[in-house]
Amino acid sequence: MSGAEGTLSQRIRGEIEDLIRSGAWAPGRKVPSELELMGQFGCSRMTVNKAMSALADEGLIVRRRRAGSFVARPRVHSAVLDIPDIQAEIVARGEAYRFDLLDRRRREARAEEAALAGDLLALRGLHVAGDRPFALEDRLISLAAVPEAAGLDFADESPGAWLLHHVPWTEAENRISAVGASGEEARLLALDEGAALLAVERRTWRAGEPVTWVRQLFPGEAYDLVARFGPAR
Amino acid sequence: MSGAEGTLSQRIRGEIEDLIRSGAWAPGRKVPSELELMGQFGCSRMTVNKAMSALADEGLIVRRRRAGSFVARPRVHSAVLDIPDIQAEIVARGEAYRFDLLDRRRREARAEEAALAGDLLALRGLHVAGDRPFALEDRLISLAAVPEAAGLDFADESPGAWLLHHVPWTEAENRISAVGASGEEARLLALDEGAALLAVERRTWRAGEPVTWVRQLFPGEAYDLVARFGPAR
DNA sequence: CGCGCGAATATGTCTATACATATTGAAGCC
DNA sequence: GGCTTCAATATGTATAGACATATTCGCGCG
Repeated sequence: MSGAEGTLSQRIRGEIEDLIRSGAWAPGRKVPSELELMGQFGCSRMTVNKAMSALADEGLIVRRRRAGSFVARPRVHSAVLDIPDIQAEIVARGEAYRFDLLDRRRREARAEEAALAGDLLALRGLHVAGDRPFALEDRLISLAAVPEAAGLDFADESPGAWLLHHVPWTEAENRISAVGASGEEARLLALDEGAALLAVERRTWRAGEPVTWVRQLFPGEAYDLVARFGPAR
Repeated sequence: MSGAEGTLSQRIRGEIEDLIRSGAWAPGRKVPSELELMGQFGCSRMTVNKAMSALADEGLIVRRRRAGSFVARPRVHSAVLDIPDIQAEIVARGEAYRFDLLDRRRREARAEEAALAGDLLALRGLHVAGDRPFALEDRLISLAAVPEAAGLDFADESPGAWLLHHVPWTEAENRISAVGASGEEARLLALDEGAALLAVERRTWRAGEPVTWVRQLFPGEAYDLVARFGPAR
């Protein structure tokens, strides 16, 4: 457990957090009032309040005026998801990484591509680990947002890595689903047609302006996304 | 934009947050000092400090003594993932929800089930939206951690909902992948064999003790998980 | 018995002040 | 010039007091 942090308000917060996370204080249980804690820790109410506000922000307790504070019932509705940086992941496993650019063209955005508008760079490429295909990537880059991209051929660096290093984004949305491989997709990934693929679709914006859309297809059995919720802070 | 909340410190926080999220203040840019903001908003330093601390906790700014506060560079590697509460999701869409228990047995944990040990309750059931199968669920519950579960038949309430309301958990891990449907799975979900399924595998613990393991299979084309990083709060 | 009203309680927020601490920048010295 | 030293700055934390506000409890009245 972690109840012994630096500052006093952190210590108060940590001790209560431990009691809750360990299950010693069950959901619904009343948490001592600020005045009680103030006496218990020998400090001012503001210090206790800071700890309690933080716990409330975190969603660990629920506070109601006059009634008091109570241990919250956990909600399963969200967790932190690690989004893969494909190149870093492959290199970390000690395999050779390569990005093969399969197709590169400039075109106008189509009506159904609600996410992007205007001049686009459309790319298709394959992330290769060792000499095994690892992911198939289709990407659109808005040339209005990233004019520099027009002059690049992405031979060495994958478009994802280049964008990450050159274009700061402010918002991103990831959509995860499962799809069956089309004939073409199966061929490129060296799988059978109809094989289950994990599809990660991501759109990013900068200051509200769309920057890029990408869809990555991973062989389903070979790849896991892991999301955690827990004591890690 | 959202800069006009209730309290003053929330307003300060909101205004700065908007400036950052809109991109008007680029990553790396200096944020005004607490003294400047204090003048600008006509309030005490503590009030400004509360807003700034919250922004720092959120990861939107980085603070360094003497140097000042700066807009943080966004990290790509994680996002908040919404984990589906299946029942709530179906009801929210206005469809009738039903959980059909298909199988229920007690047995010992097998060696390969590293996550759980001892006496288990093994359940299989189908989440049904309207009269369409929505997800197939296999679940193991540790009777050491949740002895009350032994006496339940989960006819009305799904095991997931029951556990959520009765057993507080402290840690959870979600693993997401894509698999092809087996014959049995395809039959239960009314799909063709080999159809792509989105598999969500979740394990939860309470105070380090394993509570439950569950694997939910969703028809891939019909279901999306969405993860966001950005202005949604 | 039920209803309304006021008092007590716990949280919510803000102020003004104080002292601690890390870091920077400039002055002074060899 | 390069080094140390010292003061200025900005954040980090804590205090005591004040007023606001929501909610609950109990009392008295019809």
